[in-house]
Amino acid sequence: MEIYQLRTFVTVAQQGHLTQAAEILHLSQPAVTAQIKALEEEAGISLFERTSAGVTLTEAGKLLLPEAERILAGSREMLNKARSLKGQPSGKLRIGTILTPELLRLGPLLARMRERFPLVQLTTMQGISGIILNEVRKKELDAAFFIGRNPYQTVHVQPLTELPYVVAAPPAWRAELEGVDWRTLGRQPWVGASQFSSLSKLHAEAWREHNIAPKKVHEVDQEQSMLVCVEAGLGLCMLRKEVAEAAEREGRLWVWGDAEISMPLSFIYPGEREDEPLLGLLREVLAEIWPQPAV
Amino acid sequence: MEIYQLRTFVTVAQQGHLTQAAEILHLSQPAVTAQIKALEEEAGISLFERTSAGVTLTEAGKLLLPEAERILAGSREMLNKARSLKGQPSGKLRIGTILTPELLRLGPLLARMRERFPLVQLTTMQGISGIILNEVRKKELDAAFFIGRNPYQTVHVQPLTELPYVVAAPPAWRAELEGVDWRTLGRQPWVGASQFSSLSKLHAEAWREHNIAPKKVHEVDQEQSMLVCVEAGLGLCMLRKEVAEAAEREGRLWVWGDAEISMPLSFIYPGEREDEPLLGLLREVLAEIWPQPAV
DNA sequence: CAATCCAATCGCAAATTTCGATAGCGGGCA
DNA sequence: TGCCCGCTATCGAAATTTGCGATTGGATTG
Repeated sequence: MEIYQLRTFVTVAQQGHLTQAAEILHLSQPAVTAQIKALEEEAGISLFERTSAGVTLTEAGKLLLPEAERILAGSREMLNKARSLKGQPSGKLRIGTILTPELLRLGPLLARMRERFPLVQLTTMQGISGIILNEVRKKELDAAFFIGRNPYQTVHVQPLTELPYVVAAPPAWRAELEGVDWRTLGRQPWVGASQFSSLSKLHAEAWREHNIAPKKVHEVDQEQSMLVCVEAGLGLCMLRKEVAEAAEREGRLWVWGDAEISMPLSFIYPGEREDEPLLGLLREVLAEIWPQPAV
Repeated sequence: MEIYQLRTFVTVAQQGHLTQAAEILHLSQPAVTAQIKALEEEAGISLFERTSAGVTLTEAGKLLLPEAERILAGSREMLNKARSLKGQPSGKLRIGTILTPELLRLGPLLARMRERFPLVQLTTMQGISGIILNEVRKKELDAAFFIGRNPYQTVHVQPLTELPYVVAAPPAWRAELEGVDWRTLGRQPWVGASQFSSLSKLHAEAWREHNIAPKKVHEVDQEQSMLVCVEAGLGLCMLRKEVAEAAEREGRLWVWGDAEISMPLSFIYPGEREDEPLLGLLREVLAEIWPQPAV
C-alpha cells in the first residue's frame, strides 16, 4: 500500500469514475484501474462496485475511505511541516540558570523559543552565579542568567529586572533585634554564602557599607539552604524579599527592619558573540518575556 | 513521498545506521541511502546528520519522525481494518418501523449491528403496522416491527414484548365516566384509528368483546395524533399505557378504569426467508436486545 | 599505519508503473 | 431492434522507478 494508491482511491471515490479520476490525477485510465486493483488485492477486499456508468464505493470502501483520507492528510501535514522548517535558524545554545526556573521565567522562554524557532535546541545548566559566570567566560556556556554586578568587560549584559533583598533572622531573635542598628547586627553570627554566589558579594557589600565584619557560620550555596539555616537559628542572612516574606508568613523567620538592597538579574553572554544570529534571536525573545520599563 | 520511504525513515531513525536498517528492511544499503535522500529532497530539508559512525536525526528529523510514525500507524490500521472486514457478512436489509424508535430499541439495534457486522447496511422505513405488514408481504421490505396479531401464515413472527393499552378520555369527561361500564363508553364518541393501524384492530376487538359499536369521529393514523384528539375533547380512544399515563400526569387526559388490553410487539419477516443468513444475524442481535423470559 | 566501519556513488538489472490500443459491457435513444 | 456513447478491463510494450553489487571515500580505532 502506497500513498499514491491512496490518493487515487480517494479521488476515484470523489469522482465516481475511474476515467475522471485519471484525468484529475494526470494518469491514464488503465493506470487508475491498476492502482485500485492493487489496493483491493492487498486489502483483500473490494472497494468499488463497477458498473458501466462508473464506480460506487462498496460498504467496505465507505468504511476505509476515511482512513485513507486521514493518511493522506497526515502526509500533507508532514510535507508542510518539513517545508516550513526549511530555512529556519537552527543550532544549539547552552544556557546557565540560577535560582529557580519560575523566577527566570524559563518555561515561557523555552516554550516561545520552541514555538518560534523549533530547530534551535536549548540546554540549560543549573548552577550559582559565580560558577555560571565563569563558564560563560570559558565558553562552556553560550549565555546565562546572572545575578549581581558584572566585573568583566568581555561579558556583555542584558538587564532583566531588579531583585530586592532583605535581612532575615530566626523568629526567636525578634525580641532582641527589633529596632537595633546595623552595628548590633554585626555582632550576631551570619550564615555564610558560598564565595561563588552573588549572595556573598551582596553580603560583603552590605557589611562594608555599614562597616561591620560579622562571624560566619557554615557556608552554603543555595537560597533554600540559607533559609533553613536561618530557620534553624544559626544566624542572620540576606534573602530575596519574596522568599523571606513568604517564609515570614509561615512563621519560619523574621524580617529585620525594612532595609532593602537590590541586585540586578540579568542575562549575560560573551561580548564577542554580540552579533551571533542564534544568540540574537534568544535575546529578542528574552526581551519580550522581560519587557524593560521605558527609560 | 511514499509509505515505503517513511518506513525506511523510521527504521533508520531507530537503528542509527543505514546499514542495519537495510538489513532489517531486507534492502541493500544503497537502496536505503537513496530512499532517505529522496525523502530529504522532497521535504527540502535534511533529516539525518551523517557521521562515519552512522547517522543521527537532525532537529528537523526529530520533529518529523512522529509524523512519519503516525502515517505508518495509520496505514497499518487501514490494512488491519480492511482485512478484518474480509469475509464479513454484507448486504442490505430494509426494515419497517412503527411507533417510536425508542420503543423499538432501534438505536441499540442499529449500533450493535454496525459494530458486529459493519458491512450490513440497514435502512428503515417508518409507517403504520398494517401498511408495513403489507410491504413485508410484497417484499418491498425485508423485515419489520409489527404490532398486533399476525393474520398471515406466510409471514413469520419473532415476539418481542407485550404492549399494554388503556382507555383514554378527555379530562373533562371524568366526572361523567368515572366508574361506568363499557356499555356506557359505547355511547360516547371514539376517535377513530386508521384502518391500517393495529390500533383499529385493537379497538374492533375491544368493542366486539364488550358488544358495543360506538360512533367514530375523524380517523387518524398516529399515536400522537390520537392523543391530541382526545386532549381536544373529541372522544375516547385506546392508547399505550405508557403514553396515556404520561399524558395523564400532565393533565392532558384521563385514564378510564384500569382495563388493560395488551397487544404483542413483534418482529416479522417473510417465511421463505427463514434461513436467509443476513436476516438470521439480524434476528440474533434482536434477540439479544429483546431477551425473552424463560417459558 | 593498517584495519574496520559506514555512507555515498555508479552502472546495470529487475521490478513496477504507465501508456496506448482495444475489447466488452450496459444504458439511452432513434 | 440496433446503434451510439461512456465506462471499465485487459494486454503488450514503453517508461520510469527501484534495487543491487561493486567500489570509493572518510573517519575512527587499535
